[in-house]
Amino acid sequence: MNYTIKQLSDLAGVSTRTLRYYDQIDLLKPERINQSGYRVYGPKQVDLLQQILFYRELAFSLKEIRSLLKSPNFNFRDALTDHHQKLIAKKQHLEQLIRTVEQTLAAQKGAIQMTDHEKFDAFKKEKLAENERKYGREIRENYGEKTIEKANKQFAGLSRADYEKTQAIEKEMFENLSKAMQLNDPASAAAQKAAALHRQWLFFFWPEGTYSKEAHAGLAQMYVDDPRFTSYYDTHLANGAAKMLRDAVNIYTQQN
Amino acid sequence: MNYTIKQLSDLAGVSTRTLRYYDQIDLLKPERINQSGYRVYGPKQVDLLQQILFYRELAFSLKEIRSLLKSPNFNFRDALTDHHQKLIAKKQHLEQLIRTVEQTLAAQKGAIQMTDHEKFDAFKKEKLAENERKYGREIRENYGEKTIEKANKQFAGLSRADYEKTQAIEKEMFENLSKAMQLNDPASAAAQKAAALHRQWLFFFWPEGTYSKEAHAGLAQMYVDDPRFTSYYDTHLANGAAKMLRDAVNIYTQQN
DNA sequence: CTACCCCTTAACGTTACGTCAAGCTCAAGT
DNA sequence: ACTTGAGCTTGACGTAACGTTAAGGGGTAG
Repeated sequence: MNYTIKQLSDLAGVSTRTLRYYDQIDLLKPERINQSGYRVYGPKQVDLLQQILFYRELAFSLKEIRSLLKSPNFNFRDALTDHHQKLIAKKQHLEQLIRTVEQTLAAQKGAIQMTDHEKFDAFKKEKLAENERKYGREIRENYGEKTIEKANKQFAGLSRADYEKTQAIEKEMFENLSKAMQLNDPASAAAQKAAALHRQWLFFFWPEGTYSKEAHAGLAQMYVDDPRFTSYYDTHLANGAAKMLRDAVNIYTQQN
Repeated sequence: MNYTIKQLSDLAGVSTRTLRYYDQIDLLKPERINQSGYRVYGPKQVDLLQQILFYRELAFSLKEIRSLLKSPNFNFRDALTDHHQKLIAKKQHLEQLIRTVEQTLAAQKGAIQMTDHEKFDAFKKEKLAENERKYGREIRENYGEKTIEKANKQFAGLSRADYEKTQAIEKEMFENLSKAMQLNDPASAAAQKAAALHRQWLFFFWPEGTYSKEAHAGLAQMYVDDPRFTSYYDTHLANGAAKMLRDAVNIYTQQN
């Protein structure tokens, strides 16, 4: 039995474009081309297409399918196992994403309930005062009066949306830092992510143009040297959190 | 503070290509272009980029991000909720895929243990005989002696890999049929999937060129009319399975 | 003055097709 | 025989989000 492209496409439930594409990429060539230039498919091609669609269902890429079908010693099981790993990895990534979105959503909801504008303003001011109390002197010493004034102004000027972003960033940073501490590796992906998030976080609080790799690394060192900083990080996670962050930031600023 | 493209890219941890691309698609334009044609970014752009990257982390598409940031009444919560739904759907799809792969893998493993070539041959012959016993007469009546002979020959000629494929297809078909029965809807996606898989399955057993929508629908009717067919499907799933398959195939053949 | 780094635009490559567009072929009805 | 309409062909653009050359101008430090 021979089929035209349309007949085969109807049979298999794919578009003619798909069949032409498969021809083009050497995945499924027609048996022959007739005098009018029409593609003619035979039973072998029907079988092959069947197999192709089977693999496609399993979300193999066409390139992978081509390899599988063309290599004479196609190792179905290894390919499947490998494929399985990839799918699992994808799923885990998706789950992480979903968690992050849910957290952001939860933070958002909490904020919405806090409709009282005054409350929010007060909260910001409180944070600012706290910040001032805690780190004011250090920052002042390092960057001077003007810088700290500008920083305070910037924090006071944060919109509610921005404020929530800082919270989300800080939260994610803590999560990555936590993972890094389990791995006990400041060069791990999680640790580096934490360092990157920490930088992002700083951008919200440092006056424009203040950021530099040196300042970042310096601040991280301060986290270890000053017990007030240290305790902030260590009590939020576990002992050694400040050190881990410092080490991660050191690697981060050297590499980027 | 102003930044060149490289400075901003270092600051934010993205490539310069990315920034040029964002310029190109109107997502993030530089503050101005200087005399030499260089892009110059200011603090506003730094903030914007920060936001863009925040959304990007959550796997929003750039198009969505643009909408979010450009629309004055950007509803962050609705967007997040919507986005959350999509991610969940994706995850469920992935999970289904993973299950299918695992089943195929399991079937594959079972087959591998059956290394005895004779055994496999015997098994095929047994199936063939069973098939012959069960449905021989009906198929003979409908399609004639030659057809049934060719069908038997085709089944006997199945490679082990092909045989395993038929098993996998049949299994997946049963799963979809099961879901369709829970929904009690022969037009549902699951039911139509089952019908499509059933067609795929037939291609392995029917002689070349035998398939037609009419034959397919006819066979499905036979599944209901003949108690031996009916029991095969009903005992593998639940009472009414044969009817569900028939209805699904009817809709399927009419629509495709 | 010359390295050398940074900047620009242009354009191809990636994945798996969908969607025209222009033009040739085939089967059927008048 | 001729027309019509369906089916076939190749070619080429569009999609997402950049990575990667390539060719050529700008800026600065030795």
